[in-house]
Amino acid sequence: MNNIASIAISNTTRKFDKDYHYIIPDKYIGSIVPGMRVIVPFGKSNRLVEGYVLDVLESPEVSSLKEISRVIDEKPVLKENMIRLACWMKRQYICTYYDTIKCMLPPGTGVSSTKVVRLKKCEGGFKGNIKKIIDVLAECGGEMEYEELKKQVNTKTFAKYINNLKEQGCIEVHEEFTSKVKEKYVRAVYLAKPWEEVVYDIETNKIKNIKHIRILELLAENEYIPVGDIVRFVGVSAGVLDTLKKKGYLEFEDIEVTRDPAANMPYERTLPMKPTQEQQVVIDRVKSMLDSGEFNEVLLHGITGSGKTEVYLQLIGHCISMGKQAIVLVPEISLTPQMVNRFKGRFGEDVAVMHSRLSLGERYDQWRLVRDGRTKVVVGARSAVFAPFDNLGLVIIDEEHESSYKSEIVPKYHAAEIARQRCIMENAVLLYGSATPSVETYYRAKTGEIELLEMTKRANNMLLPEVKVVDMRNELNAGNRSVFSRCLQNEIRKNIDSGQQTIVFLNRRGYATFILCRNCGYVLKCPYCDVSLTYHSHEERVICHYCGFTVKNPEHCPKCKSNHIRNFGTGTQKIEEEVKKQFEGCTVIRMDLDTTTGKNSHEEILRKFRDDNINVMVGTQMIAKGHDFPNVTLVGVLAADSILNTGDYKAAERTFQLLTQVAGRAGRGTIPGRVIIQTYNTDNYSIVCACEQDYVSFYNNEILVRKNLQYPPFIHLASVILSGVNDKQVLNRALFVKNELCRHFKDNGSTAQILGPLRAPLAKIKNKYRWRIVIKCEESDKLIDVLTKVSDGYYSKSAKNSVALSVDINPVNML
DNA sequence: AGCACGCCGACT
DNA sequence: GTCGGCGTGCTC
Ligand SMILES: [Zn+2]
Ligand SMILES: [Zn+2]
Repeated sequence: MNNIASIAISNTTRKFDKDYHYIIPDKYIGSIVPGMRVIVPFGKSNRLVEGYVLDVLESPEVSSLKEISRVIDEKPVLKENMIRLACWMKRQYICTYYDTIKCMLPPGTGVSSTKVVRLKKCEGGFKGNIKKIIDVLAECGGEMEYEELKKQVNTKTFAKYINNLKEQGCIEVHEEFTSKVKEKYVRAVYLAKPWEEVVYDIETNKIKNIKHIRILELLAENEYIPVGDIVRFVGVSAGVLDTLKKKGYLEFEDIEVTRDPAANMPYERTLPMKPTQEQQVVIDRVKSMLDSGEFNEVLLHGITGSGKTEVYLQLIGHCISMGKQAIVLVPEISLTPQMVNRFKGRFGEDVAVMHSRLSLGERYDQWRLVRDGRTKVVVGARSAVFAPFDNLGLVIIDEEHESSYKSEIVPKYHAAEIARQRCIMENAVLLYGSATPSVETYYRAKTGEIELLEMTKRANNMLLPEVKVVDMRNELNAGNRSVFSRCLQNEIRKNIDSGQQTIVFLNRRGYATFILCRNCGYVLKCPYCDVSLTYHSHEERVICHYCGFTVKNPEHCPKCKSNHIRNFGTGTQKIEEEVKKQFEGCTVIRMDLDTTTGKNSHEEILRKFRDDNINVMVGTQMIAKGHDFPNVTLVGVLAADSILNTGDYKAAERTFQLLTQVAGRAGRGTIPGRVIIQTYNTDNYSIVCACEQDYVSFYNNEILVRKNLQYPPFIHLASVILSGVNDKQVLNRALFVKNELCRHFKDNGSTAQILGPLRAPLAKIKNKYRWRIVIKCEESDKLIDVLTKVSDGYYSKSAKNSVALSVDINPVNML
């Protein structure tokens, strides 16, 4: 008999994160299964905490164990595959069970508790604070919230007195648990009589009112109908339903409704298209992988417009026909309604959507659709890789090179790593798709570790744009101080005259915005962080994105007192002004991801740009992803080289990917597009290759650089960041940690380069100084092994650490 | 992390 | 005797 549960506790630290064993009370034996959420007493005080059943096992040795207090939900929230994944992640990312489980569950599901204290008897001579507790409690009618009572009594040893009183039987403490998200119910009606009887009553004129008949007819076709729907469809007031209930024809009941994020997003059903020859080859190959039922990893390198999405759709179709499920990952910014509709168009309501822009309720409902097997395809951003399918056949990672697949918070996983592990454990096929694969993935394909499939032809005979690189040094020499080269100016003017549209991209390093004094060049910075402040138009305030520090938008420069201080956004505002100044009567629209707020304003701006035929749109690079603008015939890229030479080993790759994408998109219509790339660095291979849309040449160049400088894929990177308020102390700890790292690498017999400590790129956040150690190691396992030992060792020694240590394995952003 | 326990010194 | 402060140790 399985009488013991092995349980992971919520809110632990690495130090005490293990499987804790609890007795399953007799009443729960058989009903508590792995993956369930329970409440258990934990620690000396037996405070009640949330726990996750990892396993149930049998043991006669029971004496020293505590009992599970109660179960939270009737169904498991984690399936067996997810529990195995959690164990793997805990090891891989040096985090806790709970950290990993949080990734797998929709946000808002965690329980929070309220404790209520009740007075039972108040005999006995109480004195001091104990008397005060009794008095306050009695004054409030003998029942009070724990926290409120604690506040009013205001003593440091409150918990002790409460325990004391509890033991004496004077008070009782009740604890309730609730979670933020709940199922949504609506009032609905159903037929309370057999349909034949209703028909009889209608025929015998017992029911005459035409609207009554209409309602009953609707109910004959649908078991339950929400009251609101009847009111709307039939055009009656809710009171009519009360009448019908009184006559015994119908009954009310609350039914659960699924909150559908796309409820009023119509889509058209599509049928599979006849694949091109190239597409067919890819489809056949991956289908045979699916048929084999074994783990397989494959890179689909297909240029923009080669029809990757149709390939995905047909593979998913095959996967479904095998009775399996599929996950499609798409970068958050590309996850537009149009994108989702391509999948819904093919698979209808078998598609669930998962991304962070949905409300808590919607996310919860979409997640449950997946868990309960009511859907077969998930389309989503990074977190969708945790979709709780139990018969996974295929995972597709579109735009595999996108850095948004890497999580910025603990556990700092990359969606591709999780997908790979899932596919290994669940015998699924993992398909990476990209027009510009990351160098690491392409290397794996080239060396035969994973399979490489290619699509090199444009499915719809799109015309490639004509790309021109302008050397901005020449402009300067010729006395042109404008942000636009003479060439770009001419082309923009031509476009305005002919009524065609232009997009101007400003390629910026990072997306941080800034507020600048034009008089003295002073940039407004956060006093606690090493970052510039961001302007928020609500209430005219400036705010720090890292610590939340906020002040009123200054009218005068703090340094020179001039009133020339103002918001430059991502720099796009200045470009916008420039366009207005240089092109009389030109209409401009600006799009900054940072400053656009609200659910639809992003979509709204793009729609306005297209529908109102605005002359010029100015924005940061990613804005036009997943959108078609048939009338855009000119794209200008300003500062194309701005992320080169920033010290990030991925800078060249990013530049190439960005420019290729821009160049690949202009000219989708009937008129050939023109792309003008402005740079100070005309001969850098990432720019040259992008102009020619030549990935392979870029790769061949870049892989040599990576090899020479010892960067991925030739080594594994890790970054260790130490942070604390005392700069000197942080550096000291960093030096200590470096020593520890060296020692452990020696111990496990592997070699690594340990660089630093140097000041981290964000040298100060929330008043904490940051120092970074960078590690390069060939063996991934040993790297993780050493980092685990050093990190756990660091936290096991001094309990009170004023310097925090955080680890990022395979960071994608070295800046 | 959170909490109890233990020891000490301050205050009544 | 009562209360708070702080260091230590443990969590099935
Ligand atoms: Zn700040
Ligand atoms: Zn100034």
